[in-house]
Amino acid sequence: MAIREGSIGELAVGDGKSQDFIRDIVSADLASGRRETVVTRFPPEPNGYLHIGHAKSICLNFGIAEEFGGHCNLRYDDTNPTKEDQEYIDAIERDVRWLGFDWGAHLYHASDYFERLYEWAEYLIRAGKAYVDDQTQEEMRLTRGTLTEAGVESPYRGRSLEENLDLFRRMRAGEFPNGARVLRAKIDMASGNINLRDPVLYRILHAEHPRTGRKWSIYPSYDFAHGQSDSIEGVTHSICTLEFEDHRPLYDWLLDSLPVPSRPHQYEFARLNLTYTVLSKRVLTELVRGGHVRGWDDPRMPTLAGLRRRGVPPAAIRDFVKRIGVAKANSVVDMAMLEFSIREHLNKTAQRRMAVLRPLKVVIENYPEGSGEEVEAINHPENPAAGSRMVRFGRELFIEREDFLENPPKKFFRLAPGREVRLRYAYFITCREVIKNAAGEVIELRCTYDPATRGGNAPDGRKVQATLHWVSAADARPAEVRVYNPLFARPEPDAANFAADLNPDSLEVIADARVEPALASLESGQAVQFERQGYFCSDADSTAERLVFNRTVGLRDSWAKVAAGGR
RNA sequence: UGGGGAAUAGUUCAACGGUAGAACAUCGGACUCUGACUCCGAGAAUCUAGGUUCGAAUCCUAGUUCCCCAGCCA
Repeated sequence: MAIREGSIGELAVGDGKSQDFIRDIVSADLASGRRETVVTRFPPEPNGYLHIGHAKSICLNFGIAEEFGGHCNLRYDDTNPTKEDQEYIDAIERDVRWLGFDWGAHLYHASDYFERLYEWAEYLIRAGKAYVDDQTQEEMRLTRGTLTEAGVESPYRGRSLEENLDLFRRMRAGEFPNGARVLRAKIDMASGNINLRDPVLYRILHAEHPRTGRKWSIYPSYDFAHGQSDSIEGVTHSICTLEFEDHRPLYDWLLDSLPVPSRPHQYEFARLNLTYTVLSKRVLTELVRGGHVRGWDDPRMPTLAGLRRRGVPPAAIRDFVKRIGVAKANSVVDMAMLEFSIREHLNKTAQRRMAVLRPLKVVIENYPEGSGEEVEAINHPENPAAGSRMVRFGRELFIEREDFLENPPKKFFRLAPGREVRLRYAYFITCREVIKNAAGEVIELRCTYDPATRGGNAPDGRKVQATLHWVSAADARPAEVRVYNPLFARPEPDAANFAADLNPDSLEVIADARVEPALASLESGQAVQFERQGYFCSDADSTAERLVFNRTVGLRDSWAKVAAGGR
């Protein structure tokens, strides 16, 4: 990751090229002396798994901190114990680390500040800026007004300081049942901004909190916790998504009303949307709970855990995030952009292997029976240091079923009756005979090879139009290959009715692929390219007896476009 | 006449009063023992209407369209 050079001052003025409006603000704050350091934070609520939308936020917050010489806190916004779980807390840390970021000692929890927040709530009561409201949830909803009509003030709004304090303390003491009362800020029931119509600051929740257990029976709302937590941590730039723009006046009101130790500012950017998937925690949770996918780490999921299991390198995600930029316009990024970043990274790093997904048997009639040999295959075409390996060749082979067509159309270069092609790293072969079963399906090809073309080149200089990958029938290992397609059938699925837009073919399981033996020892998490197919990795389900591979992403396939367009 | 935001190629971003540019996608071509990679090229945009200015994507005025907000979720 590029760390910009020079002092912070130089940086601010120096390279006049801005990257995005938030970095511009940070730069300007530093240049003007309004800020001396930069502290950001990534504040997930541990109520679900992190997804690629979070990656945008993580890269932004950690990235800015790193570039400007500050630091970024990982803070759990754990103010609602009814929705949170230790499983999510663990997953979040794992995923942020995997993405490549480190919060060092700066791991915090909003729940660490419960005592201080409580004191500030009493402070607000004493300042006449908060009151205990006895209205029911329903009454509050009715009296909040509408988008176009002012709300009406609660009959409890005028309570004395003493009564408010007494009631609030008894709320804390657990004297009242859930929902009986809330603490509200006393702001303006006629405000055009509904967040300012006496927002709820504390609610009664008799619930077990993952960190504070049963200690509390009241919990602060997001609004009452977030800005103050930022302030306690000395956060300078509190970067969140667009839907919190309306909350900024409340964020500011609270910080201005309380004796907080520092004054952070909130900035908002547009959250990430991606075609053919959905980045809503609610929908993702339903996908898991409803059994539409195999879990949070299903390789079809846009979660970081899913992307990891699928074989997506974290560096590719970081690169993707850098490419899409940061702005305030709602947008939907083309999945093709993510795939480009993944391929770009994997092309450079993944070693090449041969694997036949849908095998078609080939018998080389003029190849001596019972014998075999080894041919040398290079591991990476652009990196000689990756070396080479020996691959078994023999009389019986498998090639890809789709690499043979009995009646080839004009632009089809691959194997066909009477046609000669190259088997990569091995020999030229010519198809002599097509064998079919009773149903008329091609089940075997009888071919001949030219011994003079060993290694893949003809001494007489003749050319072939295609080079096919292959495996030796005697040596190849059977494997299951899981091919993933978009989770949704439409580029912009309807989140409200996501089930209707699910792609029924999002998972293709190929049960009987054949892979070269070297693949049996592929380490988990290690990316490989199956030549001419795509990038793959070993799945967590893979065992020595039963190999399982995930296709991370296919290679670009211009033939597929020609073939699809031709009919 | 509720409040808050946003509008630039198909998509995502730049351009900060001075030549509208990039990446992805698309379409050509070159190269190739991966129909991959790489390389070269092409088409493609300032929401609308006025105004200010020598000059407007940028400033002003009036519209239009889209997004967010009426949880004791975050």
